[in-house]
This record gives sequence, structure tokens and C-alpha cells, in this order.
Amino acid sequence: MTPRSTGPKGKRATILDVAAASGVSRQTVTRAMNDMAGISPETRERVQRIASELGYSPSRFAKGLVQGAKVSIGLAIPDLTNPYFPAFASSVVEAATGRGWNVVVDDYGHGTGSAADAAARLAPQVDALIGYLAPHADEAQALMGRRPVVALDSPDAGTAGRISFDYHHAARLALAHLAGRGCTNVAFLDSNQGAPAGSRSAAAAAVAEEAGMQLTRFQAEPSAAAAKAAVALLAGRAEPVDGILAFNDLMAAGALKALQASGNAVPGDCAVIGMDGIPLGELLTPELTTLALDLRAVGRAAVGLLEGLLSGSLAEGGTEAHLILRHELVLRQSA
Amino acid sequence: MTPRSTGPKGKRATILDVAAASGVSRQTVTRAMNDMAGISPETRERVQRIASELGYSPSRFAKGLVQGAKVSIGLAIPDLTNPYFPAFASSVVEAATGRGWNVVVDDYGHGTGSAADAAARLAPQVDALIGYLAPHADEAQALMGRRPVVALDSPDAGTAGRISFDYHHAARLALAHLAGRGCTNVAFLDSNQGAPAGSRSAAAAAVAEEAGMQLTRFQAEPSAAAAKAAVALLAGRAEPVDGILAFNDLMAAGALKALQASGNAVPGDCAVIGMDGIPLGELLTPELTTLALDLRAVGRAAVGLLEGLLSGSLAEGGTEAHLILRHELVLRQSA
DNA sequence: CGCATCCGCGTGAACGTTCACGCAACCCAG
DNA sequence: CTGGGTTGCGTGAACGTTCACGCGGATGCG
Repeated sequence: MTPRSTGPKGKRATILDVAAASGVSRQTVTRAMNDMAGISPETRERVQRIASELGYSPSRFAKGLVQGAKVSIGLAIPDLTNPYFPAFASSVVEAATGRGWNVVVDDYGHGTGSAADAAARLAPQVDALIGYLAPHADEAQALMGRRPVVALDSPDAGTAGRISFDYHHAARLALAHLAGRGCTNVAFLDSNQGAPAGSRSAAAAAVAEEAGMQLTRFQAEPSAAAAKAAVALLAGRAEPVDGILAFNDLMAAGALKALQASGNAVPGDCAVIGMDGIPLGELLTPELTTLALDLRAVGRAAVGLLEGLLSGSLAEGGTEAHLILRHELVLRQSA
Repeated sequence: MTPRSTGPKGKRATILDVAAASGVSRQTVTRAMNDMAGISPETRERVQRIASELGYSPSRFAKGLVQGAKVSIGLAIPDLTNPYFPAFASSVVEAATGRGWNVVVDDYGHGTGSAADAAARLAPQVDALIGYLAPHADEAQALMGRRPVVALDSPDAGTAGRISFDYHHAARLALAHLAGRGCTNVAFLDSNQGAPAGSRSAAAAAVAEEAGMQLTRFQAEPSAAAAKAAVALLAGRAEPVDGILAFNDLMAAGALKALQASGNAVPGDCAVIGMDGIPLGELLTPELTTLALDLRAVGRAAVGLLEGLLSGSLAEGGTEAHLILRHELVLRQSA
């Protein structure tokens, strides 16, 4: 009665076990499992049944070794908890799935990890890498060897592919709008982490100077709670700001909260503009004006770039494949 | 001068190529690449340099075939765009990374995909599966054969492991609170998709009947926008509801928006309670009262369950490993 | 009846790595 | 000068699968 259980213990069943139990050869089992031609329906069915009874499932390693095909890509992101990244990851997964690729996700934000750690974990497992890798993009490319890497928002080159964002353009849109509203004392609420932090605020500073606007910069961790605390401090200061441009929408949301808590009307007393355009913005009160990115386009672009690099049609001559995307100002209520 | 580029074209460099170019044997290359003992420092360095020049990276298939070790798990979720799922996924990834496992994510919400499709894509690639698989959990387990599957929020059994939620408990908490506030005409804003939909509203209905409360149910797609539209219709009806319990926080957020747009005060005219406790709730105005789950605990539990199943210490006798988690009422402003 | 064809199935070989050995050269103590 | 240990490296075997053949028997047609 005991079904000769090749349970979780003991070696897994192999194709030879199935062949022996069915009284056929390896190749016939292969034909049965993969629905190939050259096998009678009865044999096929019998082999499939026996395979199922034995709990047989083919080794992906052996299969991969001999076929060599299947592509799997690594996706390294700093924090799935920040709504921006799942929005991006979602489109990457969609684009990859559409190509028959699969996606191994690594979130290096937990603990004290860095992008380099994620790349080190991913490198032995994948054929290509996409990720927010700054400031360790070059290290990641080294770990991946000849396999293509697409780095997003990474100021340093060193990867086969790169996608960056035109922060000067974004800053111009936002600051022009704030100026048009009559804001004279604008603050940039910057992140204090990651390499991209600097580039956003630097662009804003450059644009502000060019336009003769005053722009003060202050920093906080890139979370809503930290931004809220930071803005709460700011709101108590002597000369109040009348406009805030935030590093991202999450920080903008925190700013909104803090301003309301301290009795400031938004946008009446202080206008707020976020960045990246995550769906969250529409649910806030007031709804968040933001520099929106077409988030699904970002993921599509990254996977498309990777496809070009994998097929060798891009960057054969050592030229780096580089895409620059632009934000768009979406006017809602907060500014 | 041209570095005999074994570019993206042509076969990848193998360990034998490196061995030949270095004038040593396979095994010595292995020793050099894996930092093993039994090799002189000079040889190690030379081999590593040559390997790097050749763009050599070891085949994960061959390695996996011979070592058999590395665990990779599949994570099947319906929609990365719904903030609940990344919150959950984040903790799964964290727990898996901590064990040295890697996570292959599949989002089956795009297109018209079902959980069964995701399982079919994932099955050949992973050693175990975690996911929101209802109503196709049994199908997923069949595809995985003897390899363990942990299904979340799946009413049907059929998987080796299962994590469910005590919706009766949740409903009691919420409805008691609403009753205490004096609500007499409460609505359950249900999702119209997925198998879990039914179980939440059914539990609420049972609890309401038990308590002699009136509870009407209406449905919408489980997104903020759809919920907003549905509640907008509801708000225009003759006898107004004075309390809403939503399928999830996202739908609750939409309800908030709709109520405010139609001039209803929350919680004054109508109280709103969400479900699952995603971070978003704290950013809304008014802040969302919700039936919160310890989201990180859910992921930890799923991975822990999987670990037990993989090691064989659980469910050896055919008994299914089943965990039931409870929601907790977090009072904020909306109810 | 003879020949070609097809159907159903089996047998080496190969994929790229690591593991378990084996082996020569060298060092050092007795 | 001899024996035993160490150091540095190489050689078969194995992991589990698919690919490219090969082969006997039945069936078709002239």
C-alpha cells in the first residue's frame, strides 16, 4: 500500500527512472514529456502517467545545458517598498514575459546592502542585468563580464546600456510653472541617499540660477515619513517657502502632510510638485502635481535596449547604447 | 591589435578555452575561479586575468547540474501595480535572499493571464512556488509535481502549503467598530475579480447577519479608479450608506475620493475602513482606518513554510501545512 | 513479390562544470 | 640517503537532458 514514496528525501526521480518504470528508453520519455512526434498516443499517455506518479520533473539545469536557449534577466532595485520601483518593475516583467524571458528580482534595500551586493548575487544566475545600479554600475558590469547590463539613472558610464533622465528639462518645466504661479522662495526637497540624488537637485540648482530664481536645498531620507518630518521643521522657520519641488512623489506626499499639519494651505500658501508620476499622486488630497514619467515606457525601453544588446545588433563597436527620457509636467491640484 | 573578440556572436567561452589559453587544466581554472586551495597565487591571478579577458563566465546550468544545490523560488502575483503585492513581495524577497535563495517574479495581471499561466511559466524554472494562485492553486501544484507550493488566500486546498486569513475575525473587528460609531447602513465594497473576492464579503455577510446588522454588497474592479466610480454612483442613491468596508485599501482610497467629491464628509457622513494595511493609507486625507496585516510577517511566513516543506520536516504524512493569519484594526481618521 | 516508405522506438554523443582521485616534485627530519 | 608529508596540478567520471542518427517491422504501391 505504501506507494514506494520517492518522497522529498532521496534523489529526485530522473528521466532514466521513468524510462525504466515504463519499459521504454530515455528518448521516448523525452518525446512523451515534450509532446514531440514519433510516439504512439498510448505510450505517450502511459509514460506521462508514470512520470506523474513518480513525481518526475525535468532538471532545468540539464535542459538548459543542452539547449542553451532560455534567457533570464536580473532586476536589481533598491526598494520594492517605494511605489516607484514596483511600477517600473511591473513593466519590465511584462516586457520580459512577452519575450519568453523570466525575471529574477533582487531588492537590495533591506539591511545595509548596496547595488554591488545585488549584482553579485544576481550575476551567477542570469544572462543579463537591468537595474538602478548607481553608484556601482561599473562594478556590476565587471561582475557580469561580457553579458549586457542596462543601468538606469546612473551618471557614470561603464555599462553596455544606459537609460537616463533629462533632469534639466524636468527642472525647467517645474520651476517655470512655480515662477508663473508667483513663487519666489522655492525649496528642493532632496534625497540624501543614492547617487541619483545629486543629479536631480544639481539640475534644479542650475536651472534656478539660469532663471535668476532662489532655490534652497534640504535633504531627508527618500520616504514619506522622513520628508514629512523634514518639512515640518522647515515650515516653522522664519521666512516661509512658497513652493516645494520634491525628489520624488513619495517625498512630496510627506511634504503635503507636513504642510497641512502645520496649517499651511496647499497650494495656497505653498505649492508642491512631485517627481516621477506614480499612481499614488492621484489619491492624495490635494491631488499631486508632478513631473511624470511614462513608467511603463521606462521598463519597455530597458528591456528593448537589453534585447538589442543581447542580439548583438547594438553597441558592437564599443559605443554605449544610451537612451534619455523626459519628464512631463502633469498639472493637478497641488501646484 | 583587435582582441580576437569572442564577441556577443560565436559560442561563449568555456572553461576549456580558459584552460587552453592559460596553459593549465580545467580543474586549475575551477580552483582559480572559485578561490579554492591547492593553487599558487601567481597561477590563480594569471588564470583570473585571462578568464576576464576572454569574457568567461561559468555556465549556471553546468554548475547547477553537478552541484545540485541552489534554490530558486517562483513568486506568482496578480498585479505589481497594486501596492499590496509589492509590499508582500518585498518581504518574500528579503526572506529568500537571507537564505541564499533567489526569486523569480511573475506578474500575471497583464494581458488576460491567469495564475495558471504564471505557474506554467514558472514551473520549469524553479524549485518551489509561492503565490496568490486562487482559483488555480491545484493546477499549479500539478504543474510543480512533488515540488512544494505555498498558496496564499486560496480557499481550495490542493497545495502542499497554505496561508489564509481569518476574514471572520477581520469582519467582526470592523463591523463592531462601525456599529459602535452608530452606523446602521453599511456597505461592503467588494472586488469583482479573483477567488478571494467571495471569501471576504461572505465572511462580512455572515458576521453582519450574526450581529443583526444590515450589510449591502456592491462590486467593482479592485482598483482605486473603479472603486471611485462605483462609490460615486452609490453616493447618489436614495438611502445613503453611513459606513463602507472595502475589499482592500486601494478600493477604500477610491471610496474616499468619491465621497469627498460628492460632498460627503468622512467619517462624518460616512465612515470608511480599508483592508490589508498598506503604507498608502497613512498618506491619504483623512488617513485611512484599516484592517491591517503585518505585511512583512506574511512574506516571512510564506518563505518559512516553504523552507519546512523543502527540508521535508513538514507535511511528510500528507497533512497539509496551513497557517492562518489575522488582521488587526488600526484606527486612524476615516472611521 | 520486391522495393520504398513511414512509424515507433532505441543508442551514442554532447552540453560545461565539479568531485574524487592520482601523481610528480619538492622539502625536511631522521 | 631515505621515508613521509606537502604543494601544485592533471585525469576520468558523473550530473540529466536533448540532438542526430540508426534500425527493425509494418504498410503501401507497382
